[in-house]
Amino acid sequence: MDVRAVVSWFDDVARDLPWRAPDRTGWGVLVSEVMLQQTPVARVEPVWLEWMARWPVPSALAAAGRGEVVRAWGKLGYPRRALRLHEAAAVIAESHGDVVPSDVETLLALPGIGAYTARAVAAFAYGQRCPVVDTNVRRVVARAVHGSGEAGPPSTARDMADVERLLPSSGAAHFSAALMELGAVVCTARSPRCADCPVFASCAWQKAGRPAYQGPVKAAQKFAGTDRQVRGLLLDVLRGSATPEPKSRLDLVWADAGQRDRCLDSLLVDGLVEQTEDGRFALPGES
DNA sequence: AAGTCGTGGCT
DNA sequence: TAGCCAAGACT
Repeated sequence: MDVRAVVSWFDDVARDLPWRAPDRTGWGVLVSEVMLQQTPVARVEPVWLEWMARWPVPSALAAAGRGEVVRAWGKLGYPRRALRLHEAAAVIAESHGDVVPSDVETLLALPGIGAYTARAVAAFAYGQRCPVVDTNVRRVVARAVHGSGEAGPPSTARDMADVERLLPSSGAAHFSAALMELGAVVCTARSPRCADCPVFASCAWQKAGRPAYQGPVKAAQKFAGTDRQVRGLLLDVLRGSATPEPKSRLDLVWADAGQRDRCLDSLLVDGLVEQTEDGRFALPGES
């Protein structure tokens, strides 16, 4: 892997995303990374800007109610992330002096922060040298280094070891950002733009003649008809309502009563929804 | 360790 | 059009 080629390409064409600004904070980076989990940049950007204006430090978010936070999360998807971020903010405010931790171990202990996000924050907010491995990086390494069309099933330990070997002794965080950008805009899952690739000449996949992926096929995950869809429909009603809604209103979103009730119950268990004393339903803390 | 958890744009 | 995919975490 030609580190310098990737970095100079990045310096040339990097998108100027707000969480990459020179005056970025650990908090801003952390919020962006959580929002970006499984969610496209274009959808995250406006919400991130709102959050930073409204809750510029962890203690500010921690002081907000769960319902406000879930509503402000909007339609980013996977709303349990919002609750975990809220919890993480409380821990940071109470136990870390309102400063986002800079070491991976401490970050990993926060709710909603896993192997990727912990290292992304350590690297991008604090310049630490650690392997930052997301789906983009896994794909770039699979192609450019291993000569495979796609990354195989994820293995955190092996994937991180792969990337660790590529990290330069200085500028590792910057290189990691460049590697991710490369996967996001050039070395994409479908129709990679190889003509624009800074490592085209040394790419193992190119040299091998771009063989088709041979590994195990990951089962496509369904959405239509799943609990995930029904939970989304239920929550969307409550996000759009300023006052608690009777169950009869929620019953309109899905025909299957059994599935509907199961999903409503799971939302209550998750803490994304609460029931008022008179039996209506609302986002938490809005009775 | 395979399943679960939202949402919407793109091809 | 119907699937594929997007900076994963948690159980």
